[in-house]
Amino acid sequence: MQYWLMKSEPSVYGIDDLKAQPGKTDHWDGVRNYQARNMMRDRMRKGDQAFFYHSNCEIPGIVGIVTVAREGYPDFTAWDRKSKYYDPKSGKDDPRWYMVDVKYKRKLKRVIPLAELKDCRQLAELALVRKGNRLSIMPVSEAHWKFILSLE
DNA sequence: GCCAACGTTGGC
DNA sequence: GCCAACGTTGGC
Repeated sequence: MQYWLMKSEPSVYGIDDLKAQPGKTDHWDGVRNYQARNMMRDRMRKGDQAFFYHSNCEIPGIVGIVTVAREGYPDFTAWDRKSKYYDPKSGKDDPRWYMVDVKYKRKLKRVIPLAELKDCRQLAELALVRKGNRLSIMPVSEAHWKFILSLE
């Protein structure tokens, strides 16, 4: 089993939006970065757990936990002309973008802010706090996962 | 709103 | 294949 971190802007789609979905499950659409796509398409497995991270907001940080409910499949918003994620280069027979489904598990007891994560020497190697990392989906080691939960 | 750090595009 | 120009991310 693998652990992940998935970023989203709460003004666009926050953890409460996921929680409000039927079955508390939703597809994770709109990822338009090849590295992140590859992880969803090739490496995320059903049952994997991921931190839900709020970016581009007042207090960026980890807010909750989700589980992977469905493994990688084509991101259909790339085929929808009306979607802001529409990509004419993604064909029906050769989809360029992929997504997974995630299910809400729980919120953390408190938001763990990015600023706090940056201050932990135990997390120095965590991709999230490394300079210039803009990946919207990244792996988290088991040791980092457990440490972050210990901050809760 | 600013801007650093990336990623992508496209001319050559 | 190089690389300049451009677009995006996301913290601050």
